[in-house]
Amino acid sequence: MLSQKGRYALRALLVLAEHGPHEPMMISEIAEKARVPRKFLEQILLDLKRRGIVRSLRGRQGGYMLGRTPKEISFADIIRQTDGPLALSPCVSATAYHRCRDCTDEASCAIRKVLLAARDATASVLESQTLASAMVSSRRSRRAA
Amino acid sequence: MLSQKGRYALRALLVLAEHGPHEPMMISEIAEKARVPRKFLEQILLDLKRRGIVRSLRGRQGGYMLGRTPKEISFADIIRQTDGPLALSPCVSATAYHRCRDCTDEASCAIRKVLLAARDATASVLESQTLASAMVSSRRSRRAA
DNA sequence: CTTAATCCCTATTGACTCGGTAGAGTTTTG
DNA sequence: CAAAACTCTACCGAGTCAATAGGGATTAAG
Repeated sequence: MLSQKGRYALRALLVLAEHGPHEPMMISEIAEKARVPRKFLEQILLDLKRRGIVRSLRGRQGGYMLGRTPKEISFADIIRQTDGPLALSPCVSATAYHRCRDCTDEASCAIRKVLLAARDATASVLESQTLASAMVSSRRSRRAA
Repeated sequence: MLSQKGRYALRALLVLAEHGPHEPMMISEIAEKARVPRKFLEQILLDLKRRGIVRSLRGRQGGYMLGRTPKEISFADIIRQTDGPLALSPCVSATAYHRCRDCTDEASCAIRKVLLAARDATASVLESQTLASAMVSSRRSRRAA
């Protein structure tokens, strides 16, 4: 399961993407539109900024904007930052690989083979879906309603 | 990421499966072979028993055995029991569905669509892989070594 | 029928994480 | 300089994780 922080991040970034990638938007406005507690959102955005997913402008007239185009920000990027690796075990993680503490033979581990297949399946979905593709899909739904 | 408990459960069940599905095996023997702390394993097995994944015999000469054939115990069954739903959000869980607390319109939620695709991808791997298929794969590796 | 071996169950523990709040500091603009 | 905005660190209560502990219940054997 995603953490609450992860869900908040996804919502906030979608709000930023809809707003237009290059105008800064104030934390309080993002918080309101994405329905995220204001001070908690501050921390989340700060985190996303360290990874280049968003950029900020300080001082009066400041705010946040996306750090890349919506097409270049995948769900995997976001979730990895807020909730850690997609993999079910460190030994099959692409971004945070390390041997399991008590593993005796990684190459022959039957469990690892399955978890690797699971990771690949999950990652192929989450890496292909981006803020841009999600925007299209939500616009389509709104038009249908 | 899987919890330590989840990894222990997978290892213990694989040990049970290799041992032969119908002879009972003592907790301490399973603990040793699967390299799991004995008392912690007790709790794990008790849990798995409540879900019918294993069965037990009490008293002297007692022990644990699989509750179904290895072919009928999938990785998804095990992981769901030890670590909860496979889904990244309750609103896309097959086994523990409930609406997100702060969701306004589930049908049009762009995030949900992506998480649903991710869940389906993960589940299709973990539901198709079983103790039986893992045993075959680990035997193959041992032969190759 | 007693005893030893085994599983069954609940409580406790220390470390850590989660979700959130608080408040002072820094930077920019009017 | 003052107001408005982001930045950073600390803190908090509740819960989870990974065990450990220690009886209780059940069964087989002698």
